[in-house]
Amino acid sequence: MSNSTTPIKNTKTLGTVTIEMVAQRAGVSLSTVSRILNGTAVVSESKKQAVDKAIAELDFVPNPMARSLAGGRSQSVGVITRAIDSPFYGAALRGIEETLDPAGYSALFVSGHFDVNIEKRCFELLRGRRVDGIILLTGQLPDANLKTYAKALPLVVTGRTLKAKGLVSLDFDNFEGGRLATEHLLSLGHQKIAVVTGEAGHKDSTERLRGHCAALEAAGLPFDPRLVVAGDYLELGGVRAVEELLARKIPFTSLFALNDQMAAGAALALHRLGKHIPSDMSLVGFDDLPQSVYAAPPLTTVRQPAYQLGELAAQCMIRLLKGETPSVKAPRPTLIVRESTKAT
Amino acid sequence: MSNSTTPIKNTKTLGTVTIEMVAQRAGVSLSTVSRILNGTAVVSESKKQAVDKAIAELDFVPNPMARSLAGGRSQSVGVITRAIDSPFYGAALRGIEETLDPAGYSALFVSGHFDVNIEKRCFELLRGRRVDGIILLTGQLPDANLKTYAKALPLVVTGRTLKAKGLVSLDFDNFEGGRLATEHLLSLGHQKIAVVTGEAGHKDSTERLRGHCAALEAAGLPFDPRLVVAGDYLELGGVRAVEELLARKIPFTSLFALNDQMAAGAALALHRLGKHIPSDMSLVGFDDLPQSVYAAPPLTTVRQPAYQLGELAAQCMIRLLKGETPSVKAPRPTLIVRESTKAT
DNA sequence: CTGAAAGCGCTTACAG
DNA sequence: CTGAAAGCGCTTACAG
Repeated sequence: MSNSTTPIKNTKTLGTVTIEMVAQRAGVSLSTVSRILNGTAVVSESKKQAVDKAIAELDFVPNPMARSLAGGRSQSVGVITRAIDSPFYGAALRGIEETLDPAGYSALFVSGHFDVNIEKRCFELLRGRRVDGIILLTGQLPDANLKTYAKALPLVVTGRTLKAKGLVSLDFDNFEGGRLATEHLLSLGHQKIAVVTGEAGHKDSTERLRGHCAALEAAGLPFDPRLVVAGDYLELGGVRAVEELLARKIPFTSLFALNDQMAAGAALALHRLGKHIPSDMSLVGFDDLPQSVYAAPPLTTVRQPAYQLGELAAQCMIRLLKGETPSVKAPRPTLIVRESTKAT
Repeated sequence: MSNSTTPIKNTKTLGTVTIEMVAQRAGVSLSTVSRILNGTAVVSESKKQAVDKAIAELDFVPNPMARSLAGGRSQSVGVITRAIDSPFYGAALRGIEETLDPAGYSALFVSGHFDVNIEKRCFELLRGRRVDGIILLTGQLPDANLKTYAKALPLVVTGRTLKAKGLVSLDFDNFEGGRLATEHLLSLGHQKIAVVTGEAGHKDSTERLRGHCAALEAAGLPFDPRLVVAGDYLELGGVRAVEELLARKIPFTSLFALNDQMAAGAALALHRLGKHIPSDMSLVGFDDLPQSVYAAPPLTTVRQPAYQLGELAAQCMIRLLKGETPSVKAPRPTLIVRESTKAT
């Protein structure tokens, strides 16, 4: 044998091109290749070109695991959402993915199920995965926990206002959204406006309701608590709400569902009862889900720009990761008038 | 100074508990801890207990990066989907997440946008991230490419039938689904059935249409091509199809939309024209999207169990990763009769 | 501007 | 059953 002392490379490594091979081919040191890869130091143009050429020829792709282990960063950010298939947050996830990707970060999506304990487990899981930062989309975790987590790694949270180092919060003005919806109904001459709320204790819902009341008050109209029924943010809640409201026998000409899913349920219940929207009843939702444009009739609603929210959250994260202190203003609610509302 | 030669640990490492610290505390070697962690060898019970205790006391969590680098596995699997917020695949993603997680794998979701080039880029990205396997949900990539990829790492693909080593395919019987829908309409006495298809060249769509024709033929009824219009699998296609069909002035009493999104669009168009579903027109969809139960009226459709599909795909992947050769039968289509169809 | 070397935190033959 | 040691593929002080 010509060379019995040649060390036998681990078989796993076969076919894998490493930074060392690039260095050898380019005739420079391993460190130089690394520096060029990371733009971490000024390197002479000639070497840079040689390295770039070698990288291209070998079709070299850095191993992120090695990179993470050595550099202490994983180039990934954890995203805790209610559920990976949430109808509302879907667009937000896409917004996050599409802004993280060009920045060289991967998103790790996990479902928190809007449950404090599961969310805690998600944080542990993600920290175990060594993500560089975490985005929490409207979770249930108390502020105190969040502040603690923010000490360990960059955090951006939506759906609340919270100040702390290493943490940026992106709130949404649900109050204003609620106000907008009711103002619209009032402008159409509706005086008796029923409301289906979200889950009890859900801040978004109580804020939207406050906005509703504020609009009423501004118009000099009384708020009648018998016209509000507790929902669940799901379609079924909308169905039940209509039944309940009708059973109460208190007249109303319009219904404000505090989210689109409940509006869809309400539309179905009304449809079954032979009530025509908007001739017999005006209906307003909240969120502007993708499918709401194609509801029959298309739903008038308050738009919460989910995609943009995700985009913003990701941008904040990227800046936090750079050591900057981003200050952003969250997107504003806007009223989208379609065909489910009509003047009395 | 008492000990000027103590090596200074990398600052990154502060606060991180390593396998070495566990070993020291438990009074065993590093290798033993690793073996216990991985169940990779039989270890005496006493040592195992000591190690477990140390792990608990130190709150040790293995570093997945180091693990991957040393072990050659990343404990993650890439999932290429049309879009992270696809209404149909949402449930499939959840199914994948929920079965991968207990098996110790993380899912890396990326959007392929049903585009050959983007899907290729996704494969590169995921391989760059060193995923252990890839699940492709109904992509556009040709079979040949898939077979090539399967040589490099385990692959499970849905929406086609393909045999190759290291690859398992999970097809769905779209033909049967199409047959079921039309058979239902026929059983209600409908003879004139219009059809809105999906994007041209989309295999799912052509299969569903074939099923439709087969049902017609079995009933001894002619297939009238003037009753089919080309759609796009989006709501807008459903809207346009209704307009187009009506413009053709060929009578029909029912409409089979080859997916639920188009059915929603068709329902809207019919609603605007004052046509009542199902009194004036019966409507059948395909997929059974979550929101279809709450359409007004609730949509009769062919159910494609997305969650279960994701679950199965993930199970196959886990078995492939174990070196097994899973053989599975894909879930069957089922007809879900709701309120959008009615006897003539 | 550039190398040699240590180190990131694990896994896994190898040799008892 | 168990250790010592090499190695996974990088990054980053350290020293020119």
